Order: sequence, then C-alpha cells, then structure tokens
Amino acid sequence: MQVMTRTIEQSVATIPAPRPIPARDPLDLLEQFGSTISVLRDREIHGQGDQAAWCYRVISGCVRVVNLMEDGRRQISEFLMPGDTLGFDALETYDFAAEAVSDVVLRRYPRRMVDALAECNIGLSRRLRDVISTNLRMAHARLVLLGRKTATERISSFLLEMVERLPQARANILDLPMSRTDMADHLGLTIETVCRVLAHLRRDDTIAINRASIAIRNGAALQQMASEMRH
Amino acid sequence: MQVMTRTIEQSVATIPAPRPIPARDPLDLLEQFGSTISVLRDREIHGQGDQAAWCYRVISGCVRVVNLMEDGRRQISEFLMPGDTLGFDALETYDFAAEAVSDVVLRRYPRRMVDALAECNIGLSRRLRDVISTNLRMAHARLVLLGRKTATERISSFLLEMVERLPQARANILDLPMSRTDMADHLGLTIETVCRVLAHLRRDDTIAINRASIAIRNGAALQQMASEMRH
DNA sequence: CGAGCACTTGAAAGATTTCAAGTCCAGTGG
DNA sequence: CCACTGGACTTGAAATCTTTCAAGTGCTCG
Repeated sequence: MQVMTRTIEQSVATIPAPRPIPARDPLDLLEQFGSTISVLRDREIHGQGDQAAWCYRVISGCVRVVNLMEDGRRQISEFLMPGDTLGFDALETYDFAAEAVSDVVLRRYPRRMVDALAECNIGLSRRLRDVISTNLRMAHARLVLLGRKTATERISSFLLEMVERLPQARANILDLPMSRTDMADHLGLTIETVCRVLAHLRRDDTIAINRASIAIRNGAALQQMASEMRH
Repeated sequence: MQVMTRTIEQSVATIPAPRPIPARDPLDLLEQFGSTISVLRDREIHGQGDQAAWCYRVISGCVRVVNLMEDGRRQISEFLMPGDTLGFDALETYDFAAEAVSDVVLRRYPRRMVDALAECNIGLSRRLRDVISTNLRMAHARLVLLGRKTATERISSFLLEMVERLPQARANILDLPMSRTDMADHLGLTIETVCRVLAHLRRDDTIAINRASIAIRNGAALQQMASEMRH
C-alpha cells in the first residue's frame, strides 16, 4: 500500500466511546412527549424503507441497525447500547431496519414532535446536530475498519469497542448480547472467520471464551492486534 | 448501491468566482461571510486532527476525504463534487483530512460564523441537520459496499455513482478526476484489483477505457453487476 | 530522447470463504 | 429426572477471491 507523506495527528483505529448524557441535556425536552416500549429479542423495531415516524433512545438491551441487500446479504452498520439514539437523522424514511438483539426497552418520541421542538428550541436543534455528527464519525471509523483492516484487526477492534460500550463490562468480562452471525455481519466477515479468529485469540491466551461471555486476559496484546503495523 | 439523488449544478470550469446557488437555500445566509479559495491538485485542504475552523462548499473540481491509519493504510470515505459540502458536522476537530484531487475552487465559511448563524436562524439549523443526515446515509451505503460487495460489484457501483455525480458526465462518458490508487483506497481494494476488474469490464464490452476517460457502453449490464444476486 | 510516474498484466502467495461435519447446550417432552 | 432435538457455535479441508510481488507499457514533461 502506498504511503503518501502527510501529517498524521491521530489514528482512526478506535471508535469513539459513547458520551454520557449530561444533566440539562436538551434531549430531555422530548421526555414529555415520550413513551416507553419494550421489544422482544429478534423483533423488528422498524423496517428498511419505513416512514420515519419515531425517534428512539435505548434504555436497556441492545439494538442492531441493519442494511439488507436484495439477495439477503446483510450489513449491520452499528449496535446500539443504552443511552444511544436511533432515527434522529432528519430524513423521510429509514434507510435501514432496526431490530432488537436482546429484549429491549426503548423510549420513543414522535418525529413530528422532535422536529417541532427543534424548530423553536435552538439548544435542542444544536444537540441533534451533534448527535448526528457523532454518528457520522463513527461511520467513518467503521469505513476504515471495513475497507482496510484484516479479520484479526476487525475482531480485536470490536472487542475493545465493546469493553468501552457494554454497560455491564466490568473486570474485563464481556457478555456479548449479539450472536456470532451478528458480529460477522457487522465486521464484513463470515461467521466461520469470526469463530476462527476468536479461537486463535483464545489459543494465544489473549482472551478466554465461554459462549457469549468473553474475558480479556491480555488487553495490551488485543490493542496491538487492533491496529497492527503492517510491513 | 442505491443511487443518491442530489442537486448537481454545472461547473463553470475556470472562473474562480462563486457560482449562484439556488435561491432561498438557508445555506445562502453564509455567503456574506464566505471567501473563495483555490487549492492545487494534491494539496491538503485540512489535515486529520486539525482544529475545525472552516466549513466548505465545493465550487469546482473534486475533493477526497481521507482517513489514514498509523501505518499508512488509507481509506477515502468519500469524493466531493461541485455543490457538495465539507466540514459542516459540528465537532471540534476534523477526524479526516481533505485533499484536492484536481485543482479545486472552494467557498469557505468560518466555523464560528456557521455556528453563530445557526444559533439564531432555525432554517439554517434545520438545513445543516439535513446535510449531515444525508452524509450519514451515504456512509451507510458505503458500509454495505465495503462490508458485503465483491470487487466487481464495488467497481460497477462506483462507476454508476460517478455517472450521477460527475458534473460533466454527459453521453455516458466519464472523465474520472481521481487516480486508480484513489479509487482503490475508496473501494477497499488494491490498485491492481481495480485495474483487473476494469480490464474485465472492457473485455465484456461493458465499458471502454482510455486512461482516465471511461465510456459506459452497456449501462444495463453494469447495473446488473452492481448488485448481482448471489447463489 | 530519456526519466518518471501512472497504469497494466502475469504468476504465485495468502487470506477468507465455502462446503461439510461435528460439538455443545438449553429447552422440551416422556 | 433424563434422553432428545434444534440451533448456535466450532473446526477442518478445499476452493476462491484478492493481494503481493514482479515485470512490463505508455504517456507526459523536461
């Protein structure tokens, strides 16, 4: 791969951690119009192409954002964790489906209400811009992952991201809510490759695996693998 | 990849003055604070990690948005054409570099001014949200391309996208401003694979190639290849 | 006319996928 | 309480796609 000389201030290797929602968050203005819904595991929250009638915030559980190709190939553009938002981008229809990875509780706000409030409240409007901008950055990081990283780098990056983002990730134990298939469809790999790379990391003693539960035994090694210098 | 509809104004190739921009666009409010700059081919517009001091609109030429990994691997997350915007996402620093693919003329607006105007003008604020949302959608489409499409599908999708977006793409003749290397770094491939796939399409008589100039001879075949049913 | 660079092409190597069996649980029904 | 079953996960081997390594080719600029 060719190297064009230029200033490199920072790596795009890691995906930014989700921001805690501060007190006095303008998004709280939406609360009076919100309702709480539960969605069972594997049920659809909304479909690809549906009219964008709602904006959501994840309260508990994990949601996958899915783009489907005509022939069934699937790309999960992101997993949403508690605190994350969904559907605040301002377009007419959803261009992706959202599905519950685990049983999920969501707070739901009518799109019209969000737009109307944003019309009269500049703080909220600004906040929405920030939310979407952050999503855009995360998408950029994932483009690098899908376009330029090896299978091992993808898996390592993913595990490190989950350490940051999973709410119950304490003591370096990850209880992954998603299946291997979901991981594969998120990382642009096959399920078999995901298994093999995980097995390899286990043999290295970098991680320990027990079904959906993964323990990080050597975080430093994992970070190295996530952005290995090549050549 | 689904075709993204967007407004493409014809480029006034050599005149470094701002083109008229459609009336009543809230972005026009920025014009009084804008300045016009030219950037030579391959020069940097801003670096990865730079303080985000400016927002831009492309007047003429082509810009690449580049994410670099520490070891030099490169991902071009998008190419910008006349009419496209850059840097309107609302964060402190750029997480990518922007470079001129060809000689470029840009209209440039101070970030502070954009934020200040958005504070008092709800129409502009809403417009910015739409701009970023559209970018986010395009990023989603690229995630599918990088995560799930084959080399041939990627190249075909790319050519079809360029037919839509290149301002001077008439009569199915594309004058691509970017090098094969840029295409490769955009599509998550190597330069050799890009060449080979193009050569294959040429042998099929789907396209004709003359250096940077590519003629679409069989658009239907190209569309089929862009989203081929597998299995 | 020669050098340098972008682009092509070929052949071998390598990474990931595909195809094909297993293995391991969790939940069910006897 | 325990065997059974289906689905998720693993693993192996062969096939395939893409990359890597190595030469060219052909412009364009001095």
